[in-house]
Amino acid sequence: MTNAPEPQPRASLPSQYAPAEVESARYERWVADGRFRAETDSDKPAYCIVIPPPNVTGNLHVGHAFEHTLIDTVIRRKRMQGFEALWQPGMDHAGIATQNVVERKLASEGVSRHDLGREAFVEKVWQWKEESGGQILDQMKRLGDSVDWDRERFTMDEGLSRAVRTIFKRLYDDELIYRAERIINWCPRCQTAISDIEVDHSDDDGELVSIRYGDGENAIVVATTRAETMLGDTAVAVHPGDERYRHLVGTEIELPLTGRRIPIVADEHVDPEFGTGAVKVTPAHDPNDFEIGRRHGLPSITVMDERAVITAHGPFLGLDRFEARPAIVAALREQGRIVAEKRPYVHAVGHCSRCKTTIEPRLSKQWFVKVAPLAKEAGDAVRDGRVKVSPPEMEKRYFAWVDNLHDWCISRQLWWGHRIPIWHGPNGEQVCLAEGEEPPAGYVQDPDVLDTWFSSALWPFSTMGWPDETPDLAKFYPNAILLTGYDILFFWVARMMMFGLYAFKDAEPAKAIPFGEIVLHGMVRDQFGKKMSKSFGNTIDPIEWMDRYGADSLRFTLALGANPGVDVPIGEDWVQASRNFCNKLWNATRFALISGATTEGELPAAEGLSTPDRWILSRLNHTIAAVDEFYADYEFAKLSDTLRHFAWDDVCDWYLELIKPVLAEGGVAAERTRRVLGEVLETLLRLLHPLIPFVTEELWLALTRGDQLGESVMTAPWPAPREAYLDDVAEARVTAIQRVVGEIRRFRSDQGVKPSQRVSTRLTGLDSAGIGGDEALIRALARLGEPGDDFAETASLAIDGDVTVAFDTRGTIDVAAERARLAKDRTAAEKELEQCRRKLGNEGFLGKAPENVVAGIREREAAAAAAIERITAALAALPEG
RNA sequence: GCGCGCGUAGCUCAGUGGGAGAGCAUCCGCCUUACAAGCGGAGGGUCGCAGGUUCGAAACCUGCCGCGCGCACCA
Repeated sequence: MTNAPEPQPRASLPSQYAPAEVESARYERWVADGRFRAETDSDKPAYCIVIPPPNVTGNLHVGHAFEHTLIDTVIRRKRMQGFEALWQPGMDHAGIATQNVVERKLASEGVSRHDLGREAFVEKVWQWKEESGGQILDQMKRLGDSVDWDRERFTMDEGLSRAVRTIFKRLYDDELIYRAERIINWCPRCQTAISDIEVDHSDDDGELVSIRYGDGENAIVVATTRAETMLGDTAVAVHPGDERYRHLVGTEIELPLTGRRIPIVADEHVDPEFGTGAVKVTPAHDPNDFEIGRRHGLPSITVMDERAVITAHGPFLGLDRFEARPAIVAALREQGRIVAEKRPYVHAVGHCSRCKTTIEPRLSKQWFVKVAPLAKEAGDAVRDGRVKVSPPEMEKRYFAWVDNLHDWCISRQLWWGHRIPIWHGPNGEQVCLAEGEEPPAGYVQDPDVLDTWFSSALWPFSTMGWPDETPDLAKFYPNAILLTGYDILFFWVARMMMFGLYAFKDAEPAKAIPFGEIVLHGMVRDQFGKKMSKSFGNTIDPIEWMDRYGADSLRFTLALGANPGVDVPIGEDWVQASRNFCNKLWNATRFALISGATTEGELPAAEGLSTPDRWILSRLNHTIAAVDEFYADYEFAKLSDTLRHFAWDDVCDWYLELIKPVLAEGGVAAERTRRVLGEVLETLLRLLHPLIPFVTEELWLALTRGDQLGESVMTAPWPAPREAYLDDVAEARVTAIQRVVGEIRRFRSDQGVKPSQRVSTRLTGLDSAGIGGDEALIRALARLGEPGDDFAETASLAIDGDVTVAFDTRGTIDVAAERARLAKDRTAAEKELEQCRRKLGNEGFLGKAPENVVAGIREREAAAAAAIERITAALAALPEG
């Protein structure tokens, strides 16, 4: 296939896991073996997720790492479950960002894009993309993303571009795309229009200046934060019900500095409570003013160019908007027209989300999508359950957006992107051409390109060959889920919904949605729950952490924090803990291998197995069932924690310790246990594989000898719970053993007995506690010695009324420590008793609480009373001082 | 301004009507031959505040305080 290096099979494992030694070779092997490939003609049911396309200029940040971990986990499990699982990779062309990158590069060579011309510039961008773009793709490999690389797509590919042109034409013909002169968000630095959601608002320090317009009785005072726009004022507006100004409505006043005369109009939009209740109206530079202007037939006077430099004739001509502002205020002050000034005046200011430049509302001719009918469909698809939102609380946000959409400005004054398929005729005609059609002579194509999200919105099906009816679409569409951040809900999820529903509106219902479920995750935050930001200096580099701790550690940490729809904090301590967990697994497997664990042959029936074997198999099967349930709700944190708990606490801390004596004993019992041990570990590795693919593959191959057979845990079946191995009796028994061992360990620790010291003891009452046959196990785990002929009891420990442990501590009993321990236990028991008695003395409780609850409290009361009696006796039996 | 969410151990978070939990951090003791990236043990919380519903509230309701987020407006 390829010449990917062959990872070396391991005869034995070193005592520490070294991720760096296995990860990259393992990934290349997976790719070489075609493990990630999805076959269109497969008989298996399809399960497809398209990658939320990353930006071609981007690098893998921890947010990607988080999202990809979750998607990869889902995809790997589905693959193991027997689905033809496709994770579709690719990138979007990021119009503004990419053009910026290439323009900056050119600028450093002293060249502008205009020097090159459109065609040559676009050629340069493609060249840049080939040489430097898409670094994120290699970084995804570090993470272990099991995407089908043979299907990589880019929004500017010919096929995807055809999808863009096709849907544009359809929308245009359906009159859902139109061109209009409107106030749009203009970035004077990027020199393009941007959509509402590409504007970030922040509360900034500004100024509020009150200016007197007109003179004498007709004077009226307006307040503004943008004095420079007054050059373009074409009216002053007041509220129609405002008595103060009623007599002025319909009159004209002189606009200072310009000599122009402007009318005073009455408009409902004006808030009479704010400021003086009078507003200057600049229709060409403010969206609200534009609306007022429309209602009153006012002219729009543009006073700035596309770089936000003043174009109005006069002394301010050529000044930047921020230079013009103080200059104009100064000029007005000179005329005595400034009646009040407030600085700083904090108000919301929009910034370009790409370059942070202050947005300039600008009157210009742009292309828009008429979203109302599309958004209605997008809302309805969720409302009527065709598309599910997970977690469901997020629906509200979705509806709030989709039900209140403004039309979407889709034209961008850029060169990099999909050029709008409209040709303009010499007399203002416009025609939208279908594929293969030639424009009439003399027509020129619209110079603008489309918003990048216009093409991203098609991603769920353009990647599969739409508008052709391809086998891929037949097999994999609609996508099973779209998994992405809640912050992206509006950026492309809603748009994918709108376009997906529109493009497939005539398809059969099962095909008419882009995905069955929208799964939303939170944002990655730092270890204190703070938002990560470069200025705050709390960002982390996922690559660096993978270098240090391995990809699995990063993945597991992120998965452990992934509560649905909730932000996930991450810190280095936690990645370290995950690294430790991987190492724990490593060593558990190492122990298994040393102990001769096997995965070959039938698993013995439960009846023939020891208590620990039956217990761990029961726990394993409960764990499988729990994990499956958590997956159904995308509860990654809970399923990860469940698996960690099972692996570390049940398997490593208890099971392995419980079977050591059995293995040492040898014989048939040991043989059965070796088989169970192999089964438990092998299943655990399969369960963990979607979360931590690298270490599990390494260990699974070592454990199953699968490396010699060309196998992979990736294609091993996902575990199914086996009810025959659920065993309440064994679980109760081990719980009792754990209780006894725990109490003995506490006694030892309180007494300062060294872990290495075998304390001579005599155990009684194990039979009545139901663990009569388990004395040897208890002795091993609690490190107890057999009582000799000279056994002399120096201390006694009563556990839960049944079991008594008599210790011969050879006179070294620490009476004070023991008294303190017993006193503490008695206090706890007394508190418990008091609580129980209070409830049982309450007639309301006895009368209304369910029987089983009352019975439970009675049991607890009895247990507490017995404990107090026992402890009191033990205290009395202690020697003095 | 409208809406949503959150407030539980030092930190980060689970826990949605019946004995306050986890991981990390802290303290004590251990190299007990899978693992010191480990093992055993321990300490630590009036569950934001105040009312209410209930036999019973961390959980349900109301109000308040604090924090975060989204949307709109901000002349």
